[in-house]
Amino acid sequence: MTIPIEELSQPETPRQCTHDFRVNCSNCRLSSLCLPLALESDDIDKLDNIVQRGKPLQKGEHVYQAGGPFSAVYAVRSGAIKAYRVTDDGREQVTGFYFPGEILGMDGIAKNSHACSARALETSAVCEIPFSSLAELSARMPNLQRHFFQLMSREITEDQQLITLLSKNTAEERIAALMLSISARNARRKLSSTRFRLPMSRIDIGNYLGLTVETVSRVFSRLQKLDVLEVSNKEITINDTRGLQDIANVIIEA
Amino acid sequence: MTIPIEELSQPETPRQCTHDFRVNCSNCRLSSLCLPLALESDDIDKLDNIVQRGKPLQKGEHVYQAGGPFSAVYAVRSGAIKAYRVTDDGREQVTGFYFPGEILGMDGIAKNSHACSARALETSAVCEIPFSSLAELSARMPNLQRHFFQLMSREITEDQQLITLLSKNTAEERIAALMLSISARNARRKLSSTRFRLPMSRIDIGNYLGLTVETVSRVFSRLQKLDVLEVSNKEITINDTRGLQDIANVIIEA
DNA sequence: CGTGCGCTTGATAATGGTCAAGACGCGTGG
DNA sequence: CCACGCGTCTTGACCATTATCAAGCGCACG
Repeated sequence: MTIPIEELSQPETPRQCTHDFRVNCSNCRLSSLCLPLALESDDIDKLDNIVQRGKPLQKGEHVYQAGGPFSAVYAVRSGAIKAYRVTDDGREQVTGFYFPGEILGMDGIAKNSHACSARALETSAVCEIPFSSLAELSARMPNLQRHFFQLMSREITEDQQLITLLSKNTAEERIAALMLSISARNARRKLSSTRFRLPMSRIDIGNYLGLTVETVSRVFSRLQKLDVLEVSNKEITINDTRGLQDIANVIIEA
Repeated sequence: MTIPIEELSQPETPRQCTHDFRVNCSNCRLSSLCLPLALESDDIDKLDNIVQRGKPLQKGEHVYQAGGPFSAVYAVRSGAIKAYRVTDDGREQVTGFYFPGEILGMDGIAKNSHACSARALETSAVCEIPFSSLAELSARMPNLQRHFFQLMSREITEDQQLITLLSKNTAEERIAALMLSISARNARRKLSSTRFRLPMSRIDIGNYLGLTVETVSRVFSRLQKLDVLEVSNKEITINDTRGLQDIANVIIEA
């Protein structure tokens, strides 16, 4: 209970400045979540050779922009990224949040130009994986090909879950489901599933879930009053996971 | 104006019973929309060899069922298919409608089992494309690999468009957008973009768009009163495409 | 010819949006 | 270090869109 939250929620960006080390796919602690999964050590090295690791992105900087040429997909190494599209009438629609170990940018493959934009919610590091090299490599490595197909398919099923959420669930259920999703994804990274800091604003949450900021705020207050959640600005503590699941009315998987 | 609607909307299932002919990918009139796109004639034959063409599905029959083993993706040859998932509390969420030339089933790749179910909205024919063969083939045919990646990516961007629609648009806008989407997809198949028969019920439309049947019905009535649409049961005539676009407030692409 | 499902329309209710005001927090600059 | 100011968050009052409930119509199919 007295463990500092930073230790719980962000050990992948310790103070000693990870990006000074020569990171590569073999020694990356996220490899079990990311593309290298299911690859032999030799093959990991080949994948590693095509991966570009740039300098960290500051909060607000873009990973890529809608309409820009598509050349790569990106793996989040640290921080958090939001993907969003701008509607025809100029409003923003957040289409996803991406955490370390997750891959984004696959929307650009269809038209060879990005369908949405992606920007850092906080200081973040991403690995750039040139798509042409990845395609070439996966033609020669069946496991990689299969895994990449699976990643895209997962993006599809996750989008469909969001569609269902937006179409069928109340404000309470949506927020509860998002909290459980973040919790589960934290657990996958061996972080606390009950205590974490939200990297995104209430505005982004509302935007993602099809709600206004006011509603998001009210729902957080109500959930707090029900004692399932403790909310202190962006710090979230889940007091009653089971209760939250009951409210979400949806089964969340990592 | 006096052309019978059947001729306009369903020439791909003429009375002389298409499925008696030995159809193959080279002579399929949908090849320019479907997987063979961008393949050389030799390669089309190789693709053709792995494609299974079963007997037509009757209305209501399943192409595949959620939870069932994933072994293939499917190309619609005639008719119309709806994909849907059943939520944890037993309600149904329609996630997509698929028309001739379109590919479905890619949701199953992620977990090697289908995440949603798909059933025929009317008598339909589908081509079954075993996924293992397709993966193998695409490792040897870069164009096929690229094209399949593009198809999956397109599924992602379309789902994201639906997310935006559900999250940001009114009932009127959603219905208008769906009508325009069906119209555009008809145009791609060289069918009338202004007169067609909806293969799905009002219930399915509402379910897909996150609305109740009553709201769907009311919106159709209002659009009719505004003279942008004529609705007679499932027959739709678009009288004012531009007006419909203005109402949709969204740019629709085939 | 009857029954039932799908569709339409009306009346009412509720969820969430809009508008408004105030509190809190954070970064900047004095 | 503190004060200021802006942006984010919270809370309240009111309103609108869409859901819910209810009833009736009509076509399709047995």
